[in-house]
Amino acid sequence: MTAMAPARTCTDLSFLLDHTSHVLRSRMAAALAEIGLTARMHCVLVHALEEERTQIQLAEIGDMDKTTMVVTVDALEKEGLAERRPSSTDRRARIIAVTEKGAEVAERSQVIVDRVHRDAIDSLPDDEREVLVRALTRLSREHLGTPVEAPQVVRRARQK
Amino acid sequence: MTAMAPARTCTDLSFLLDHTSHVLRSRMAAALAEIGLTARMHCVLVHALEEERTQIQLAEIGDMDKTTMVVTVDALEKEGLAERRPSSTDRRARIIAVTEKGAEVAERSQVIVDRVHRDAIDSLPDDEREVLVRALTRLSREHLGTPVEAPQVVRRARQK
DNA sequence: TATTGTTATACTCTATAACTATA
DNA sequence: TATAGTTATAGAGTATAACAATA
Repeated sequence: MTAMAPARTCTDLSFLLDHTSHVLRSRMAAALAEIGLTARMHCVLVHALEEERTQIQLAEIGDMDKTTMVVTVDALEKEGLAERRPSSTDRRARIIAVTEKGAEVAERSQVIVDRVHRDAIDSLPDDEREVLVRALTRLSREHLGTPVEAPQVVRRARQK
Repeated sequence: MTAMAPARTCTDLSFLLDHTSHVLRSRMAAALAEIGLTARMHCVLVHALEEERTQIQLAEIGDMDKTTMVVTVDALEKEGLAERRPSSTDRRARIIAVTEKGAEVAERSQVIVDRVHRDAIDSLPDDEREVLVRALTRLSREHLGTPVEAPQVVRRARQK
């Protein structure tokens, strides 16, 4: 399921945001899948290209857990798009180095991402485009800046 | 994790929609939890109050799977907020009848939902409020109306 | 044969716990 | 002691498969 449907609600902002983000996400996933990437792989590639970054740094940027990062980097390595290299300053850390093939793919994926976003924005009348982006930016920085964290799940120890 | 962070992207609409919807969802969940409801329970209560509806009808309205609906109705029954009643016209179907207590809770939950939405909208400058809602409504009806469906997961048969 | 609702459970996703190597 | 990265897996969420009752 995706979202809560509207009720007597003044404006069902929950529905609007859930629905639009879900559909956009599905479009993005489908578009990136055509060149064999997930949104996360794209995200890591792009930020790893900008400068030398470790897995932890890339995980923070993409708001992923470090264990999710491991899986994402595994996928990138398997496709020959990136490599783990030892950091010259910290022998615990791995720099994610984008390969030549990875750089090419990243360029293509950025075009795809931009197109999917532009198609959505351009579907709106002129006078709504700029304001939509401005309002969402403001919300995401201010009132809807940080999630209320859900109560921690206490988990029992691993077997063996 | 929540969203993909911005890149060189013109405007990272994915990030904006994912982030705002995620944070709003977390706020709504926290607010409704104070009276023991989930967003789904609220959704079912409200739509079951409007008119006589079966589980399937309520599932469609809330965009849930029928098996998710079973769980949601179980929760409502356990709390004494709703009851399953046989339909007078179709002996396979169950009408979800909201109890008196359920109606009271629904009234309170609707106040909560409206407040959470209003707080978000009111955090914006006057000139952005209306346009934001209009643009999101347009997107959710038109360009971002229907998700690209993901490839079906083929599952093996149940054991035994 | 098709549909409503139910149970059982397969699968995906995410993140905790525990561990190794290093700081 | 604390941190980067890894592995194993627990747990939540969701939806498919199968089934009983009924249309």
